[in-house]
Amino acid sequence: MAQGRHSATTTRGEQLLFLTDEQLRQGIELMFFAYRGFTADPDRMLEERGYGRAHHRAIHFINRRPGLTVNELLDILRVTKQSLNRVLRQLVEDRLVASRVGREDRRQRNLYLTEAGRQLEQELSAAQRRRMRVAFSNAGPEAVHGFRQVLEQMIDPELREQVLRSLEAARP
Amino acid sequence: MAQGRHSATTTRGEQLLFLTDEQLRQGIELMFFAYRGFTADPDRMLEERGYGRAHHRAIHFINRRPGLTVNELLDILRVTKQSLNRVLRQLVEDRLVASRVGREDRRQRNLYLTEAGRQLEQELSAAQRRRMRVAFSNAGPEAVHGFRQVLEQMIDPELREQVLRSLEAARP
DNA sequence: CAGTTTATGTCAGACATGTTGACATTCCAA
DNA sequence: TTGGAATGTCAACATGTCTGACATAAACTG
Repeated sequence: MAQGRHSATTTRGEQLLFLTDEQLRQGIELMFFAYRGFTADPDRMLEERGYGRAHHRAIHFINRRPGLTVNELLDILRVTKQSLNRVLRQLVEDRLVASRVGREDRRQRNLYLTEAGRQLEQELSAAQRRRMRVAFSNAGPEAVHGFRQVLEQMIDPELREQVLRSLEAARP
Repeated sequence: MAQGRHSATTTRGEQLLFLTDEQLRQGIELMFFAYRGFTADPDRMLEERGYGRAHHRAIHFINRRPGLTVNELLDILRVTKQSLNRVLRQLVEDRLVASRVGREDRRQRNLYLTEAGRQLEQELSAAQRRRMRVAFSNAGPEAVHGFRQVLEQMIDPELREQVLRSLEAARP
């Protein structure tokens, strides 16, 4: 599978974009390494409290959409309700999340951050935003625009609309 | 923490970049959703064989740098050697990876993909490259450039040099 | 309106993958 | 040549995912 600058199957359009296998593979690796950096700061802070990324994700989205139901959170996170439930149970026990029976539909549970929950969210988010801010600043506005465009295109097409709507709909 | 379009702490430079907390948070969520899309295809294919992302990562980097040692792979993946060892043991048992005693230093093990390993790597990588290619194509060359710049900046500064070198050094 | 089905959420057990600790082998330097 | 350092392996435990079984509330249906 040794190959030169452009593989035999590369089309003209892809050449203009430098979409050789090699370029694509570099994009793949960059995604891997960048995501590790992206999660590094919160990971450290969470570990001190005995939490993991799953807790962070729950806290993040509950903060973004206070009062959302377990089912709505499941739809965002795409994990099983059993998996989410364990995380939520801990957060509720630790008084970071409040779970209130739904007013209209009493099967539902509306989720809110407590004051302590908001506090932790702030700490986690501040670290992550700091890194994102530095990355954005160093890369410049054009790059930020490109970053967004590529990442949007990387989302599953069936989910893209939902995700982009949810990005806007936060903190309604 | 209710706040308007620009928080009180937003500086002028950040406004020019739209680096409000809200914009940063949207970047954070985009990163989360995009990474899930990024891993979706390989995840499905791996599951059929009873493997996980850990196997994929090992296969990917062994393919990129045939003959690398366990220690070198550890340095890339940043997991414990015990964790990596379990994954490698399975891959060697399943005849996807060959582990040869080092010629100079017999403590080391040099890792290679077998023909079957290369076959699986091709399948996994083809799916991931397809998604990356579509994303890059739809976003356009400028966007791809920006994507790279931002992602590079998101990597831990201490690791950035090493990572960028390793991107280039692959398939030497 | 009684009985059944559907929706939402919880609890229990299994597997994958991360961790730390103990150990065997090999290399190297005093 | 011997003791420490480097490399890799094996074992036990923690976390977070999954599937399955269940409880409760709402919605449907005859």
